[in-house]
Amino acid sequence: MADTKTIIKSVCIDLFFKKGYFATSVSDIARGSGIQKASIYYHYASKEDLLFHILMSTMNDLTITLEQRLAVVAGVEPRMRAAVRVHVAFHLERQKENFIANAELRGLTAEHHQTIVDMRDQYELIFQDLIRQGTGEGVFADVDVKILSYAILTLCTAGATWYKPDGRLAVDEIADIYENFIVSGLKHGRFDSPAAC
Amino acid sequence: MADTKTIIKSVCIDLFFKKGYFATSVSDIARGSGIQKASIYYHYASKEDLLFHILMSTMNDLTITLEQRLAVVAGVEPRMRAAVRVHVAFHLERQKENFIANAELRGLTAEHHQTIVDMRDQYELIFQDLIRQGTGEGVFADVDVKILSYAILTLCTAGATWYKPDGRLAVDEIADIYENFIVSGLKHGRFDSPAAC
DNA sequence: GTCTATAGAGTGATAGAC
DNA sequence: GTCTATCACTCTATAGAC
Repeated sequence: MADTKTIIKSVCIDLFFKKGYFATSVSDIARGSGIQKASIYYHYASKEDLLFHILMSTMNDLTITLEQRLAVVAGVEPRMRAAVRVHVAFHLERQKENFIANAELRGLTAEHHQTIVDMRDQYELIFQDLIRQGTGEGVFADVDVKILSYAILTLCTAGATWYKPDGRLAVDEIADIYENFIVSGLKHGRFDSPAAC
Repeated sequence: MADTKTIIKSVCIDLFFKKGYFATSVSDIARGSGIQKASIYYHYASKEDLLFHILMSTMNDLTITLEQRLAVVAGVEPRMRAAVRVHVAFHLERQKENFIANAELRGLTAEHHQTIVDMRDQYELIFQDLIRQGTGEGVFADVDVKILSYAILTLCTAGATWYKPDGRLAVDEIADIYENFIVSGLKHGRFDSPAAC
């Protein structure tokens, strides 16, 4: 776990989070890793390759975590609540990687960019299916599926921007707030909704 | 309006939006403006100075637009609805500048960074006061003011990331969706809320 | 697997002519 | 106000020794 390749990647996550991908030089990464910059290229083909590795493993882990959770929850509202909690918790617990995954897509080559966008689209589809199912069953109001799925995801993702690990609220408390805010919006988020008060 | 200084700034907005601040070179800006890069420095002190000008005018216009709107709306719920609409509309109509304002803060010097963050804090305070007033009057549930204000603002701001001017929905329709989603979340966004169904 | 050395190109910014 | 020319530096990436 403490092999050079892993150290380089973890130093990268810190630096890309703090300074941004383009503002981070390979020299910075080498200095942080305690090696010479030429040695980086033994482990990774390029700086972009490093970024791609970080984004791939983050997206992979995110999708797997959500799928594993949803495999053991039944009913559309509990499933949506569980999905929101997983999304929030993952983004807060792996704040740096998730921040990078949302801010630094432009650093990727065209093919790598497409790969990550495809993975994100697949992930969003899980939420869109849940919304569609919920409106179909009358549990949620008849909301716009695309806009609401973006809304839910960006809302939870935004936590990775301002969250401070030793701040006022714990991850679980933040998840509570988001979960209730979102489900309320889904249930009552229309003037003409039959579910509205 | 078509003077060189204005052209340079507008080319910058396009390039910073498309490629990002660090990935945009002064040569790129000069090429886009149809002048030599040395000429840029007659109008602006540095590349960072250009970024700062863009962010300052965006934040200024945003705050003024909101204040002017709220000056003619009474009642906490109508004021919150109006505030959300102004925020959404401004971010969609001036998508590029707002995207930059949220993505490129790290490109600023320490002092300039502080200036923009202070302006944003002042702006957020307007929303936080509205939430506090609403919970005080019993119009909104007893929600967490800080988290909810971040939630409302990032939600609406996110539109600047995915919005396409000639997409499926018009600005007003998107504002409708957000307005109702947010007000529902504010009213019912707690299990133990007296306002909940 | 890590090093030193360096290639080759591009960077932000300035000097001074016109 | 815009130009050409250039400074001084940094960048990503590679070659080749050990």
